Amino acid sequence: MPRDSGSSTTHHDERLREILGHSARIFAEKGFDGASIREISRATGMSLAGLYYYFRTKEELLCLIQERCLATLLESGRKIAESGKTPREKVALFVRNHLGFFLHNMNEMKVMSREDTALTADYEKRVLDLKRLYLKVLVDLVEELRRHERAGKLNARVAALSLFGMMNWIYAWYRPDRDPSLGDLIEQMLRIFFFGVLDRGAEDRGADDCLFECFPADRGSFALWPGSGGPVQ
Amino acid sequence: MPRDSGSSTTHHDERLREILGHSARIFAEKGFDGASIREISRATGMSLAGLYYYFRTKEELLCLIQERCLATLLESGRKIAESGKTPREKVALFVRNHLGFFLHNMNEMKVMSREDTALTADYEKRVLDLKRLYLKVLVDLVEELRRHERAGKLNARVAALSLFGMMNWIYAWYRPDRDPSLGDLIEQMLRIFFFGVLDRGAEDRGADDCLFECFPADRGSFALWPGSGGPVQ
DNA sequence: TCAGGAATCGAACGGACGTTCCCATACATA
DNA sequence: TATGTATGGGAACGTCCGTTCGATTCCTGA
Repeated sequence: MPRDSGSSTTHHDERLREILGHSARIFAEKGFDGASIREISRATGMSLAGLYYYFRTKEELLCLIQERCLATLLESGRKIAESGKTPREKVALFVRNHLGFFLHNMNEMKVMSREDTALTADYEKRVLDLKRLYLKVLVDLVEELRRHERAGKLNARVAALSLFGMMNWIYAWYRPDRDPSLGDLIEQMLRIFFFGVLDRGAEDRGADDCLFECFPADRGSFALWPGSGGPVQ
Repeated sequence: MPRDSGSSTTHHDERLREILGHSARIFAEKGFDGASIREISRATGMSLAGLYYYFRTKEELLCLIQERCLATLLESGRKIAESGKTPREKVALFVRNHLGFFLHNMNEMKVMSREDTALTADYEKRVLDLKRLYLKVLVDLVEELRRHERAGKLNARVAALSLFGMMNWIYAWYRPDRDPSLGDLIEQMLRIFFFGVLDRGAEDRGADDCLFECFPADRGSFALWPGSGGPVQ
């Protein structure tokens, strides 16, 4: 039986990270219900019973994946919110951080975006609370932006959720070989969210100029999320 | 054995519509793999074998739901594209039509948004082709908009998919009791997409004025999709 | 009235699933 | 070298799943 928290759990922690990585990839490919523990067993090279040493149920496995992402996102989001920057800069940093994390942890974020009804009872509550807190960070930032920029009739909740929609939808279409690079993608979405597609000034300015004020010297200084890419590395 | 297409198939067609409606609701609630034919049997009051008179496999059932939505959307989208209106008006009409359809057929559209990997082989191709065609309609409209408005560096594909993201994400958060009405929601998303959240002019204009040019006299004239709400009525 | 297809049903089949029981090994500490 | 705990595996259990088979009922048209 796994212990709650111990001294030198490096082996245990690393093994769990591997399992979560493979699981996220398989959940992303086939969906939570479509994926089987036997598939994860095959991918990790572990036996069925061996896997269950690291989690109690399949549902807890999904919960762990989502909790880890949300905890990282929430922490970096809060750091951005508490920074002394202007509202416009803070929103831009939030977007940069969220999209950067998303594109570097596509499997996990795809799972988080899609499997919003797979969890039940306590697991559901744990993840939902984190989601609500993370949403609140952005809603508050947008509300702050609205006051600061005197953007009158803006509904902060609708604006924040529209922005999340733009960003969280990319798992359904983004292909690195045909779409713009991560940096360009972030810039374009920011431009749409701030100025809209009818922004005529866009062609008169340089590539990054119109948003440069949002990323002064420390582009990505809040991108504190762990490097990823594959489940095992 | 069901016939391909006959003369007076009203009973058959209506029964199938009922089944598709209940199935869409259950797929939306539990996901395609999480839902069972037995649940659909319970909801429709039909036996397992009785259901299979109307479709060959569970996968075909999902395919039918998605195809019907996409066919409707594609047809109305093309009518909008072929209308003689300005690019800005056409994009606004497209958004109004898509969001209106989405909010009136939330179950079906939620299923379509989430279950993008559940179909295989031929079923996958049929739905994917429709999706590509529908996407192309909006991409072309945005490209037309870009040229017409001289909105320089805009990437039409990214802009169109960002807009789809905004719209298709609403199934994850929209609650009629706490969020703006359908009309207000459409207006706000249109405002964000066209002018961005930093649009300072918003407070100086009336509620609908800034977008009024997009909906001259015939608001919703292209909303030709069938009324819905519940699966049976 | 009755033939024949349309529509529906009860019951079952084979398989995949999540999970668990019980046992084997690895390894740190005394 | 003994011992207890961490780590893993083989094999099975009970359940639910998608699907099908054979038979039955409904309904229209002659």
